[in-house]
Amino acid sequence: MVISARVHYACLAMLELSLRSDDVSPVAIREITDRHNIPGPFLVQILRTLRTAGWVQSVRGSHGGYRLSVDPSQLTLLDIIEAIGCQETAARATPSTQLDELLSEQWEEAAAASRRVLAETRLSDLLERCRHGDASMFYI
Amino acid sequence: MVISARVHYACLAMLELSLRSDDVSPVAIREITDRHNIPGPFLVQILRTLRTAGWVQSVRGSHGGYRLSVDPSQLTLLDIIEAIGCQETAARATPSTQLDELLSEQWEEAAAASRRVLAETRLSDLLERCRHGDASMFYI
DNA sequence: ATCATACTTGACTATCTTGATCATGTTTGT
DNA sequence: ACAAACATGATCAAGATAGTCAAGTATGAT
Repeated sequence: MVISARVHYACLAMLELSLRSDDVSPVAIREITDRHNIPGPFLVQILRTLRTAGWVQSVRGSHGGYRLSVDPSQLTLLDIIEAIGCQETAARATPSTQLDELLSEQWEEAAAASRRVLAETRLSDLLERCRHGDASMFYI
Repeated sequence: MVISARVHYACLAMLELSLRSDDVSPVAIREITDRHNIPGPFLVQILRTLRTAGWVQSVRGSHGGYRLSVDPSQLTLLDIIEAIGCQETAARATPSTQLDELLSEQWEEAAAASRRVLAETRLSDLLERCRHGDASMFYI
């Protein structure tokens, strides 16, 4: 599973906006990039995509910024990955041999397995873990 | 899961050599590329890697070619992927925030899930399925 | 010996994706 | 009017991927 920086940043931004969804004023890009070490102009691009997806709203002008516009429990990591749209490599030519086909099916199985994991993790799950101490206790 | 053409070709070559492991004479590159539509010089590169891994032997000169030198039941798709060495993207900087860390853990979970699938599929499994009719019957 | 076949090796190229930047414009609060 | 902050589109550099090429070496057949 190769997760691009773009997707990683997108998730961080969504999580950060979730954390501050009770704030009165919107969150400026600058505040997010400062906290998470994300290159500013890059995050601009990413937020544009997130806005297109309908998950954040922007407020222009002085004291503007971004605000979450969905429920974090309704959004999974897979949703974000798909919205950011990691250029999926063009599908290979129609399998010519049976071995070819069998093999391609295995690649698909493997991909499905990781998608399953990603589809099971909602933003709210991560926020929960973040609040209740370090999650690494579950893995180490 | 993005499987590179290189890995796909490598697996096809290994499978093809497995199918013909009872042949007296080694299998020429040309025979593999013809059957599976693989660009010739590209497969040369790939076979070099497979030889380095110790999974195939080459026979030079006229009537030369390649021969399998491992038991297909001892080799998984993951083995091949790792041998071909899909340039893993350099690890991200040490997670700076807790959210960053939680997120990275999820990417790792997803990757592990697909690796698990790939580590469970041996070359012999695919050969088996190939012999016993179309495998897609298990999925459709 | 010579020739054709087939592997060996290393360098090389084109194209695409990713990560990132920049310039310019627009909106809004004070 | 001015500054803060988002909007948009173009552009760029590095790296990976897919694939090619040329020159060399080993071997069997004639």
